Amino acid sequence: MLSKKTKYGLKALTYLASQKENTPVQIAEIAENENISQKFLESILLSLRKTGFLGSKKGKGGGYYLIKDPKEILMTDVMRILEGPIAMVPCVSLNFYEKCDDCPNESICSVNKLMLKVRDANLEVYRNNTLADLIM
Amino acid sequence: MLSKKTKYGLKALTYLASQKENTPVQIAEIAENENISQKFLESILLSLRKTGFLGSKKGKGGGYYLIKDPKEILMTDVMRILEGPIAMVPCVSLNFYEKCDDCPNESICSVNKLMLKVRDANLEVYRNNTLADLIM
DNA sequence: AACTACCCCATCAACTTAATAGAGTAAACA
DNA sequence: TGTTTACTCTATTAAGTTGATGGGGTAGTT
Repeated sequence: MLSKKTKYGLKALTYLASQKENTPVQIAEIAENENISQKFLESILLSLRKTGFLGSKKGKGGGYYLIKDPKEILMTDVMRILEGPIAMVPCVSLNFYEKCDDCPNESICSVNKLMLKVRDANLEVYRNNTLADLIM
Repeated sequence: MLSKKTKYGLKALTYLASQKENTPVQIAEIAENENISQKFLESILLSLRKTGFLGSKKGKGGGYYLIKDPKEILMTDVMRILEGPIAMVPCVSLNFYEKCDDCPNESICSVNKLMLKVRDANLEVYRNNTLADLIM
């Protein structure tokens, strides 16, 4: 299941990318338009700023704005920041690899075998979609 | 993240499919060989029996066994039983559709748009893999 | 200097997961 | 017919995560 964090994050990014001018947009405006808890959205936008997707401006007329061109923002990167690993098990994760504690041998593990294919299918989608592709 | 329930269920199914003869295998044997909590595995196998994947035999020499040919057991069906919806959001789910409470219009929702593609990619994998494909 | 909006901390209820225990029931075999 | 074996069911529990909220502080703009 997709977390609300990711859902809200994607909606906020899309909202920002849909602006005609790339001027700062207030949290309150995004939250209201997208039906998001303002406080929760604050923390999400903050993490997107810290990871280099957004810039922020304080004071009157402040808010958040996109730093990069939406075409340059890959879903792989966004998903990893918001949702975490793309793989469904750590033993097939590219960026968050970990050995399964209960599995003695990955090379003969049926779960590993299936989840590798699932990971690749998901990566294919996320790599081929940018923020620009989400705008209606 | 893949739940342990699904992970254990897949391992148990694979274990059964790997047997030379399709005679009943005791829960304890599967649990020991696959490093699974026996009690937890019990409930998983029970649900797989109730949904028509496994048969069971009581008494001495009893246990669980596959009802169908591994080639006929699609991952789509197994995943839906064990893990639940394949879609990451209910509004793109084929078998568990639900409208998102916070989203006024699916047709202009960026999350919906992206998750449709993800769902299709995952379905493609699950539809093209059977239990037979997981055996090493 | 005042206002605005970002920023951070702590708290909290609700839910889910994974594991475990204990008792009950049905089938097989001597 | 009775005992063994193993499946079946209910209930409980600890731990972790999620999503939401409140309060207060800080920094930049006008």
